[in-house]
Amino acid sequence: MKKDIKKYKLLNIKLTPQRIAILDYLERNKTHPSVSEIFKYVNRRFPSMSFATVYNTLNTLVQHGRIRELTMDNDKKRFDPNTLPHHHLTCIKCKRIIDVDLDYPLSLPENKSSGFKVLGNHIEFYGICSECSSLNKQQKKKLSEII
Amino acid sequence: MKKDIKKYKLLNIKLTPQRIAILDYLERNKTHPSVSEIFKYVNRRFPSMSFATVYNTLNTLVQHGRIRELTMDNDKKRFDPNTLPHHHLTCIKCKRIIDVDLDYPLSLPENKSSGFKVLGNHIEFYGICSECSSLNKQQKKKLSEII
DNA sequence: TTATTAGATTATAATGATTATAAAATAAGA
DNA sequence: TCTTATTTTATAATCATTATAATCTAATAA
Ligand SMILES: [Mn+2]
Ligand SMILES: [Mn+2]
Ligand SMILES: [Zn+2]
Ligand SMILES: [Zn+2]
Repeated sequence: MKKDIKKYKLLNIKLTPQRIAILDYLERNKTHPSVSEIFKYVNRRFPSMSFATVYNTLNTLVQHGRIRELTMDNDKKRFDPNTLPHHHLTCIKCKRIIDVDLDYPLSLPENKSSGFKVLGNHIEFYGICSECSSLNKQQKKKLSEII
Repeated sequence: MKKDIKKYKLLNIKLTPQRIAILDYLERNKTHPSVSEIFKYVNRRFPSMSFATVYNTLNTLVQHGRIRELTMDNDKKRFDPNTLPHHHLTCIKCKRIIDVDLDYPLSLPENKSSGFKVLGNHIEFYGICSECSSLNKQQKKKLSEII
């Protein structure tokens, strides 16, 4: 209880069980989950929880700078509880997203920024994860199971 | 006519007026437009054109590696006719996306890539464009006009 | 040139993600 | 404990995107 308050109170938003559950899930999770993944999890503990609450909570947390909204997955929003500057590596097949905790000092000269105030950057490495690399074998298995 | 064929024929897809118009628009355009922006434009020349054709064409061109689908804008897909490796600078307010044509050699050591086959990277610089920076004044004007 | 046909376009329905609305519930402070 | 501003919930609405099926046409070859 105290923990929760200590951890979340600074946001100056009401501390509800649903919000605590959502933020707890995000913090114990390194997968950069989507809204439906978050909903699936917290809904197990709060069967009455609405999908709208997950959206509301996530939007509120983003607005308060408590979490970060990722863009790499064009199909749906993904969320990151770590708002410190860091980069990501995405699997182009399954859209798995992992952290890249390396420092890359990137400077963008003013004469190349067309009048923009440059605030930061984010590197998206992309590739194919090990599961998707070895999919040829698995594909056959799964296909044979399905068909 | 010959130009079109020379330009697009290599894709081994049927050369239709709609496809030519869509690709022409993309190539004369540095704004990384969305589907609806593309539709709005080509629909002026092909009033019978369907929204589905724009989606179909864009997906086909992406699949054939002729254009690139961008992810920075979480609200809608944006498209880039330049498939050569380059980076981008996005306005966090209006989502304007401009090119960053600088070479940044970024290496991701194997022991930091969790078994991924790393294929490339893309840097998203972000900031505030000049139009959005000066919005405070404009906002007042527009607000006073509206209210 | 004409006939054939695989592939493209169109109109439209369906889906999926996200946002909006309004009533009921509740956290937080007095 | 009381009050109230916020939040949650249920649900409808909206927006982007994909799927379907009928119609059309670019490309090929006779
Ligand atoms: Mn992360
Ligand atoms: Mn570009
Ligand atoms: Zn994968
Ligand atoms: Zn802007």
